[in-house]
Amino acid sequence: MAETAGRRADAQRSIAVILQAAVEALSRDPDASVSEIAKAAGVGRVTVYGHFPNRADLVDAALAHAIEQGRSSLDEVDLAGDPGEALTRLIDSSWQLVDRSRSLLQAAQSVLSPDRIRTLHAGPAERVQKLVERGRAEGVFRDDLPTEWLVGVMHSVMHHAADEINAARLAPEEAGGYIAATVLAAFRPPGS
Amino acid sequence: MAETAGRRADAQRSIAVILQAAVEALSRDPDASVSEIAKAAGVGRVTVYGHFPNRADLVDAALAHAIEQGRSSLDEVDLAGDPGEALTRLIDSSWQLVDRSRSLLQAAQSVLSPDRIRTLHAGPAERVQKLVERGRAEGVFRDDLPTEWLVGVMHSVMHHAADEINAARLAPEEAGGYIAATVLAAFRPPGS
DNA sequence: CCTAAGTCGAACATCGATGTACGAGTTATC
DNA sequence: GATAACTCGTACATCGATGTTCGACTTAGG
Repeated sequence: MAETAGRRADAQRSIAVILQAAVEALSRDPDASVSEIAKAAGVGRVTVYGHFPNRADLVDAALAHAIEQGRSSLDEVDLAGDPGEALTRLIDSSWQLVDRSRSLLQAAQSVLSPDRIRTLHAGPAERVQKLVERGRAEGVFRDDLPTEWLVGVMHSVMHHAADEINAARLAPEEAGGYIAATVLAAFRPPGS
Repeated sequence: MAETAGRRADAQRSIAVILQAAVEALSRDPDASVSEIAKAAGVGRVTVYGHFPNRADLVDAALAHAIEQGRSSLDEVDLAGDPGEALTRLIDSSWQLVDRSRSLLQAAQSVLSPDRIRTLHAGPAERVQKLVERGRAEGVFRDDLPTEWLVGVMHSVMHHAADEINAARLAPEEAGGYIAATVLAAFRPPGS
């Protein structure tokens, strides 16, 4: 659904504006209704259903859209050089994305299957995974825990930071530093 | 509400069984309805409303009950000796509690205010906080990040482990070791 | 300029959950 | 054993959200 293939120009525009509105609305409130999203998009509720068969598919498309948008920002990160420094750079730019769309993710979790969400995240996750494996091969990162676990921990720490900011217990400027300091320490080999 | 004070004996029994059923039902499904909880408790739905004014109050009481139950289990942990080893012991016994009631927590998050949840968790959190501060004073734990942040990270890693187990990507037996290894590394002072 | 595609709002059917009301039956407790 | 507390089921009112249908209007695109 929502294939922009043969659709007319104004239909494509509608789909784009709906998608964008869905991302923004769900990023504010994970329980945003279709009505609210339609209103935010400046579009009738029926129009939304004209492009997306149901709410779940809309949330799916919104998450995919947000991830796709984030990808370009992640592509600019220099992953060469010392794995530790590269990871720091990667964290700096990806953590903000996580923060922004954390509510959107929650929306997805309550409507989409875990497998589906995992599939949607495959792209970004693989990027981190590769870097971790390289750092591991160079002896900079620890070797006694699975890479999937380490990647997950990084994710989890970022989510925690987002929660803390959201609760006004952490200043947004400091988050990046905290996360990097924590994750790098967690990734370091046991004996050092 | 649900004060067991002057209530009759059978009423107290009802409240107890409802509370227990609520904890179990919400631990399976965070969106469990009042009907489901009542059925699980072997009690009429109206009876539930006779003791708890609304669903939110019931969830609140259920979370409080679960935390109180966990407290006794946490009380047995020996927090003396090397902070690192004490933390390992504390993680081992508390992480399972987090796992079991992770769905319940999600239920609470969608119905209770963040402040309220924080208040309910004050007891267990303080326990960890104290230990971290001691380890910090002894130079075993890092000093360059706020204790609240460190405690939060530990929480966050445990939640992540629970998610992984729940998704069948992590064996329950290994979780404890993974968590301890990760958290201890994250807590170690930067230069070592 | 003609037609098909798209949009609109309003209305409708459905659904599940919440919370309340009632009346009759049970059971604790004094 | 009498009374007040408790429980039960059923029924009801309400609510909000979902998804569909309809008919009229607008607009893109050959």
